[in-house]
Amino acid sequence: MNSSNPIATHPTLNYLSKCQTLCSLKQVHAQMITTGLTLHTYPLSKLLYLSSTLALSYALTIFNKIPNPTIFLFNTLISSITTNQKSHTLLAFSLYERILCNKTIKPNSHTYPSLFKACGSHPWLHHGLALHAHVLKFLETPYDSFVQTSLLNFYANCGKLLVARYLFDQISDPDLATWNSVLSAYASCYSSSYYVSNSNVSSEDSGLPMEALYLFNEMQNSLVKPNEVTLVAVIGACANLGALSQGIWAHVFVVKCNIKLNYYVGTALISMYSKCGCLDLAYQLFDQLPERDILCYNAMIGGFAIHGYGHRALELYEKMKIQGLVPDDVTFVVTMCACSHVGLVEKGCKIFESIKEDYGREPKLEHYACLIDLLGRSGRVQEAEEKLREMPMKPNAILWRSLLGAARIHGNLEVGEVALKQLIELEPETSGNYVLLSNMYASIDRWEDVKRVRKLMKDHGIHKMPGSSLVELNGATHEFLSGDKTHPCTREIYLKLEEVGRRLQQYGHKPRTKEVLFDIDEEEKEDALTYHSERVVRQRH
DNA sequence: CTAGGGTTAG
Repeated sequence: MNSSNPIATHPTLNYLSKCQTLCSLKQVHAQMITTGLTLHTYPLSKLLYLSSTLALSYALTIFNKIPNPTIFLFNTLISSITTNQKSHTLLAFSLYERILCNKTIKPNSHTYPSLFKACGSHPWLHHGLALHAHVLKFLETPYDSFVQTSLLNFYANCGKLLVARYLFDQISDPDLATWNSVLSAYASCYSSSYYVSNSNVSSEDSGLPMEALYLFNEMQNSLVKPNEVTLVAVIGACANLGALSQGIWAHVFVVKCNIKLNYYVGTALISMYSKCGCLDLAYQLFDQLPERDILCYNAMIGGFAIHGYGHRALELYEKMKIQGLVPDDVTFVVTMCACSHVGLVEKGCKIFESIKEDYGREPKLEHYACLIDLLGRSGRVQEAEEKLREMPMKPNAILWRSLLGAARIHGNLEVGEVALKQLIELEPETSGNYVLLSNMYASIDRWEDVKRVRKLMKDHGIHKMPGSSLVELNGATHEFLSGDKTHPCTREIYLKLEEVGRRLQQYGHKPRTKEVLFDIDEEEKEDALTYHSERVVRQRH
């Protein structure tokens, strides 16, 4: 803003930016009316933005009294709602509708990014398609990078990764945010069921996160410098590949390029190390983080949980509460998961109850999923089924599958058959469901039933994809790593790791084990490039 | 003068 502009530099605006409560905001608002500031778009937009964060209804009252709101003001209010008031998506769309009905104004490139963001999840996904049509209708090409990126993200969120990729390939000079978007889209697609059902995409298990690594390589050949967000995606891709060596490489990259080890990066690294089988490295990192938020704790508790250290997970859960951090939805998930894996059924049930009793929150679907897993795994299959039927929301396939799994382990055919029936209704094309039941029959020598299930599967036209090993991973590993000039042969990686340790010490972090941060045994050092990624990924099959 | 990207489990 030009400093000579008397409106933009009006002293009242200083007061406005300092308002923390609705009460003080109202005082400043009154002053703005008497000084005539409310007749101008810029101060009005400031007022609208702030008031919508403090009291949305007040913001709407102000907005509705504006005689002819400009597109600028509409955009301000819409974006404020989509970023600060995520539960009011409908309101954002009704404002957009008012833009469309208004003959004197037209949506512009500032209107769409926040609306696409609001379409990021159910039940708004299909609205994005209409918005895309509107972009074609109202905006001139070429679209600016904000519009392009938000569009790309929308398609990625819908699972239409190929569309997102197509859009990305149309962009000649992607900026940092655009790179980050496409990288995170590929990085987090690790579940094969997620994209096989959307067809066209490679059914190879490791395909998508691997693509993120290729793209990262490509990004490094461009002039755009990776930042924290980029590395979160890259580390996440490594985690989902179970590719420890690339993960370590990314960690080295963080240190070498002075990427800030913020909560996000820290959490991604903790989770990567624990998913790649290196719980000790995960814990070292966790321990050395100068500060930890709830997500760091979640990742670490989750790490203990999947490695079967239920008690350590619970210890950390208690420690976290003592630190004054409030558990979130994921905390409950991972902590209950920890209980489930070591058979601490009562403790797990207690945590489930505490969601409502201690924190006054309604348990969500995923919490019921944990509860059912907890009961089912421990053999209380009947009880698990009851809970599943009692829960206030409609159970999804994951829940029925969990019950089916429990029924299989504990030989409860009756429940198993019920669960399968539900599953086939929900997911008629997923081979795994049939296989689970068929294995259950096989385990008790009911071969006729095995045959019957296999036939049922055949009748539905379902084929079981054979499991594939990750032969390609090693070639790709090499390519990925050699894309960087500091060619990281195994030996070099570990030299660098020691450097990481020293650097961290310089920053005042004290590694727990001696002077070397990463203490990995000789055999693993020898063959780290292939050994870990193969072993870890194989374990996941 | 307004706008876009990241973390957790299943």
